Amino acid sequence: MQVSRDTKEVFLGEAEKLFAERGFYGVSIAAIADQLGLTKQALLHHFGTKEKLYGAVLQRISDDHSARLSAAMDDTSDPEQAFRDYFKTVYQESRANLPRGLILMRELLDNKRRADSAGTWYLKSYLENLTELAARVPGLSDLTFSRRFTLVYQLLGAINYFLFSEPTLRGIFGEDQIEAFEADFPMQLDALIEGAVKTAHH
Amino acid sequence: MQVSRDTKEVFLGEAEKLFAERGFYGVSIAAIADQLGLTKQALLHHFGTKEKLYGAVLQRISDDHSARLSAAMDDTSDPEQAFRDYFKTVYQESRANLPRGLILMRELLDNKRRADSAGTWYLKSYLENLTELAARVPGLSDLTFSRRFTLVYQLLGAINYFLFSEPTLRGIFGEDQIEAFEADFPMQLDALIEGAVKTAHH
DNA sequence: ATGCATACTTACCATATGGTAGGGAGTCAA
DNA sequence: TTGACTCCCTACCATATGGTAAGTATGCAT
Repeated sequence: MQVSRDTKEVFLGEAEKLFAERGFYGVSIAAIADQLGLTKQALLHHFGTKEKLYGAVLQRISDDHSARLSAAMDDTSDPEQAFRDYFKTVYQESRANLPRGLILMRELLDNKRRADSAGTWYLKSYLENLTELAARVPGLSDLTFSRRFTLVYQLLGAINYFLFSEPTLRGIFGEDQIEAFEADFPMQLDALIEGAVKTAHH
Repeated sequence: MQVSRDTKEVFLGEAEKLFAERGFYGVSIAAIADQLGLTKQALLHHFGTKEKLYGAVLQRISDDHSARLSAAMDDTSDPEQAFRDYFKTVYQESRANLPRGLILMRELLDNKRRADSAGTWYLKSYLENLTELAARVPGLSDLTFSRRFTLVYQLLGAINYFLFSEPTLRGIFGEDQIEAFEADFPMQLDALIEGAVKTAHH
């Protein structure tokens, strides 16, 4: 029981890493199992099918994100600050745990075929909550749901796109430039949000 | 000979679409060939291997972008307007030709294999030119190269991330909401840029 | 000790995959 | 007509894949 939970967790972690690197189709369950020195049947014992394993990986990530967001939403002191801080948190967390973001990104691209997968409705409430968080910000409260949503999504995109491009950008611009980019990114992001909040006023 | 070129082009087009939808591993060469009513051996006859076909697809996209890039930099009338218009153009162009953007996106994620591929050098000059375009904008001219770059990249991310998420968002929120999002996106994007330009002043 | 669930294993299988070998039909030049 | 070349096909193959079946070992509760 205890051992099982451990193994399952390790499986999830390894699967997360590999799915992030190569995508769903690029990884065989045998490859994942090999990583722990087990056979693919051990994996199937825990997860049933490859799809379910993938779903579990997705679910774990979704849960994590939702937890962090609801923490942000509990902060009712200063809505605008909470809003801005949240995106900073997203940046830092995603940066610290790139595979998870990569998987979500891939999921966004692949989702057509696996439309019923575990992550979708999670994603929905996540995005709705995030849009709700924006609604509390004085400058943004007047906007329609749709406008708020697009804004929120633009900010998510600004963050994620940069993070996932980082290895490529490193290859293009070199280590020194990348460090400068990384150093400037959070400030520039905050400026972007500040501008968005201010500009929306009218 | 002439017939061959045609077939090859059609192959490239179909491969582009499928690779965009399912990724490299998600598509079999047989599936691509089926789309034209040919066998996979016909495909292999033209391209040798699956990898080479994929490379050819990538190359074609790169060539196309490169060709269009030169024209984009020639508008010197009103820098800020040119800057803002350009992103609107990016949005519209990418929107009109989604598969290509999707493939490039996947390439960003699969940076391992692509490390030496055709697109990188083009991407570099493209991004440098774009950053240069930002430098002409009064409000942004004071920023360091690094700050301008991150800003530009944030805007690119805001656009692309949304575009590539569209199918997924459609699945989550339904057709009606999506239409509202699409209608609002350009305006919200312009607001975002406006805010960025204004805020950067100090 | 027995029964039973958990955590794996080996053995096996049907299918899909990328790729090779070689042939046939058509075109074109000599 | 012949020979070479292009385009595409059928036949075939080695390998990898997800998944099933059936077993073994271990711990745990009764």
